[in-house]
Amino acid sequence: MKNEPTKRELKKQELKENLLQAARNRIKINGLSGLRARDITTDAGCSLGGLYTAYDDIDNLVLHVNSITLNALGSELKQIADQENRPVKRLIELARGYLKFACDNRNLWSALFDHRMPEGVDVPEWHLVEHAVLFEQIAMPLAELNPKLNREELATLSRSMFAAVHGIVSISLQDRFIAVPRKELDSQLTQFVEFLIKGFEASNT
Amino acid sequence: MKNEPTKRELKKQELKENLLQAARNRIKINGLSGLRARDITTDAGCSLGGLYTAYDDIDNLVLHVNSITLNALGSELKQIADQENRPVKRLIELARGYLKFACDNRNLWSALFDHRMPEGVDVPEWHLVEHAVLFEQIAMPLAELNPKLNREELATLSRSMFAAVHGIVSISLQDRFIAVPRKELDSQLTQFVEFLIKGFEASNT
DNA sequence: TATGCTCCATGAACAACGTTCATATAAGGA
DNA sequence: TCCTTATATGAACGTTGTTCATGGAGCATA
Repeated sequence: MKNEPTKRELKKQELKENLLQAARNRIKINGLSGLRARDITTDAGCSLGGLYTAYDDIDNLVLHVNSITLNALGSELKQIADQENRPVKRLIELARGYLKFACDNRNLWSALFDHRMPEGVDVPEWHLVEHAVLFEQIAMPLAELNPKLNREELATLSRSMFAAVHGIVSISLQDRFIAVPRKELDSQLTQFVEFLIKGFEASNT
Repeated sequence: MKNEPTKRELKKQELKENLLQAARNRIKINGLSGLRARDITTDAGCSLGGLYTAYDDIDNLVLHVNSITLNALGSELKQIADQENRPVKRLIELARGYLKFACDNRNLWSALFDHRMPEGVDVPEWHLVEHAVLFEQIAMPLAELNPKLNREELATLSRSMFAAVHGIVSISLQDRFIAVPRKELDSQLTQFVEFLIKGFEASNT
């Protein structure tokens, strides 16, 4: 027999969702560094202590916000990949899509990489595996460009390729470096990925 | 006439240096997130308030620690560049040197990119320009590979190339992603830079 | 050396933060 | 309706970075 969700369980679920959306909204507007327990609980309409009945701590809550962001990013990349058959063009559009997502969701995207667990605490497995969406659209077009690659080589290359694109996007959006206009950045990134693919093809004979 | 440094000025200079080294050592051992004003001042042998007579705040002190790190990294990259004449090999060795520096100085290197100014405060100009050491060894070998590039194109490409290498190193060293053994990472990075240069050369005819 | 003035080192105090816990409140079962 | 149990509450706590009144040390002058 399946248990009906009791009134208590419904309340708890609603509280978790309210806190999640409140935290997400705060990060979206003020960035991860502007996130405060008291703001979240005020926005969510619960008491300060309520946060800790729904989530272990703030880090845990942030992990769930990042989970939403990774899912959104994953969907967008998947959609891009599905719209373009030619492997070279597809890789370029994936890179441009990543840049677009980062620009359109600056604070949420930054939180993905800025957030750190407390000293000595590992990122939980369930959240670690969610990062796969960052690589998984890259492997297939790479395989088309070089069918001789085995699964492991593909995984490694996908990872490197994402990391390189991420590095360019990441550095360009940091205050630490002189800003590059969005449009220029887009063409620089495109050019860079083109170079990369050319080199990749050149060494495949 | 030049003024002798008074006893007061000497004391102040010594205090600044003690605090700087104490902070650097704490970051080296515990990481940026483990840095505490009370620990620094205890190590430096001064009172808690003393920190604020020598530096504006902790962020300012961290900037000075990062300054040291950037200088050390700059020297190491320069040395690597001076030891290898062939442009392709030089670019590869620079990338490998960057990886080595990051591994050998994990916490100090992480602090370079993890640290954020308080909300609404910009990174001061004097520290911004210090980041040039990250790119400046890259432009010359690139120019050798393609003498037709103008100054601006070289600057852009150097930046992208550094960002890509940094991305690979950075992602690989984060807890967020599955760790790759140092040795494997080194060869993956080498292979990646080779691809990149091949593509770069291929589009230069 | 002695004296008066000007610094600055000091650490208690403060505000802001995440987290906890005794207590009040609401939900579920008899 | 009443008793038990689970949950919500916000005052209180420990730990931050930063400030500030105060005492003491350095410096110019006599």
